[in-house]
Amino acid sequence: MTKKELFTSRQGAEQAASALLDWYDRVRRPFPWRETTDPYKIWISEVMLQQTQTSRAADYYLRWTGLFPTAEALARAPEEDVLKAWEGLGYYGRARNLRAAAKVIADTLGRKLPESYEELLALPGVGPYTAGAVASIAFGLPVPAVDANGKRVFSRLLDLGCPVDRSAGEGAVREAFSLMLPRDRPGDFNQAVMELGATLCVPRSPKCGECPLSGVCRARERGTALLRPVFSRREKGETAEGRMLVLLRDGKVYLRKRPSRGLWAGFEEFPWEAPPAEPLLPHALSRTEGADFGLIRCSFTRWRITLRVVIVPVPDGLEENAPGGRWAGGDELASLPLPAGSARVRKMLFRAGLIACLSRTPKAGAE
DNA sequence: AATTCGTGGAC
DNA sequence: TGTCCAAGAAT
Repeated sequence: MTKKELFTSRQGAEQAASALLDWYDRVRRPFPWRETTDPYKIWISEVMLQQTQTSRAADYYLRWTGLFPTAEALARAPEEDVLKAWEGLGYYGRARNLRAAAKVIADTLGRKLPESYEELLALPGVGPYTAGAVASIAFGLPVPAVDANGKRVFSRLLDLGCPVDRSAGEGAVREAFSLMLPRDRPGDFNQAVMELGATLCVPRSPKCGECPLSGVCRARERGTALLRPVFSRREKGETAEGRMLVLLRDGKVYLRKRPSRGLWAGFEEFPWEAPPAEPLLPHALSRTEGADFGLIRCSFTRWRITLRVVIVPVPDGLEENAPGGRWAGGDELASLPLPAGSARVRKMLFRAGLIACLSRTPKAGAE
C-alpha cells in the first residue's frame, strides 16, 4: 500500500484503522472510565476531560461517581455540593451545565441519556466532541470525536499546512477522520486516536519509531511532524502583581462574593486585587496593613498573577466599610467551593493554625 | 470569527 | 523559569 492510498482508497483507510486498533488493544491505559459501560458515567468522564489532562481527571471521576452515581442524583444535588466536587478542576461552567443537563434528563427524558448524536448535542455543555464521544463509546454509533489529539494526529497524517483551528482545516481533519472510522468499533477508534496523540504523536517530541501509522504518515515521510499542526493564533500571556487579603476577626475570615457572570461566577473568595483586574476592595481596606504571609502564583486563562498574601487583624468598624462580603468560620470555610488561589490560601491558614475547624484537625491539615 | 472560561503537568 | 498546552463549549 502506498501512502497516497491511505486517503483515497477505502481499503487503505481500513488497513490503517485496523493497525491503530491493534496497537490500542495492546497499550490502552486502564482509566476508571474505561471500566464502565454506563452512558451517564461516560458522559461525566468526557466533560471532565474537556481541556483537562487524563491524569488529573481520574480522582475527580471516582469521587464524583460516588457522590452522584446517577443523573437523577446529580439533578437533585444542591449546586454548592456539585461545585465543591468540581473544586480545583477549573471551567466551573462545566459542572453547572452537567447539573442543568441532568435535570433535563431526570425530568423530561425518562432519566436516561438520549442515544443520538443530535439529542446529545442539544444538552448544555455538550458540543461536537462530547456528543461524538458519548454516542460512539456508550452507544456504538459511527460518529467521530475529534479533539486536540485528533487534530494533531490527522494534521500530521495529511501533512496539513492550513490551520486546524479554522473551518477549512477542521473540515479536512474531520473528512479524513470519518473516512478511517471503522463502523464496527467507532468508540475504540476514537479513543485510539486520542491515545495515540497523548502518548506517541505528542506535540514536542513525537515517537514516530513506535507509531503504528508511521508508514502512512505524510509528515513522517516529509520530516514535517514538528511543524504540525499549524495554528492561526496563539493567545499571548499577560502578567501582573497584586495582593490578597486575609481579614481575621474572632476566628473568622472575610470572604467576598464574585459577580454572577464571568470569571469564577458566583464563587466566594478572599479579596484580591491586581492592576489589570477589578480593584474591588472597599476603600477602608486599601489602607489596612498586616503580616506578610508569602506569595502565591495564580494563573487563569491568559493571566499570570503573583499575589502577596497579607494577614490582616481587623480593626473595629471595618465591617461597615466592607460591604458585599461576609465572615465565615473554619468549618464553613472548609466546606465551601473556592477558586484555586483562595483554596491554596485556605490550606495555608489551616496548616498554620490561624483558623480552626472541627472536620480538619491539625494532623488532617497535612493532607 | 474571536474571546472567554481554570488549572497544573511537562519539559 | 518560562512556555506550552490539555479527551472543548458558549457566546
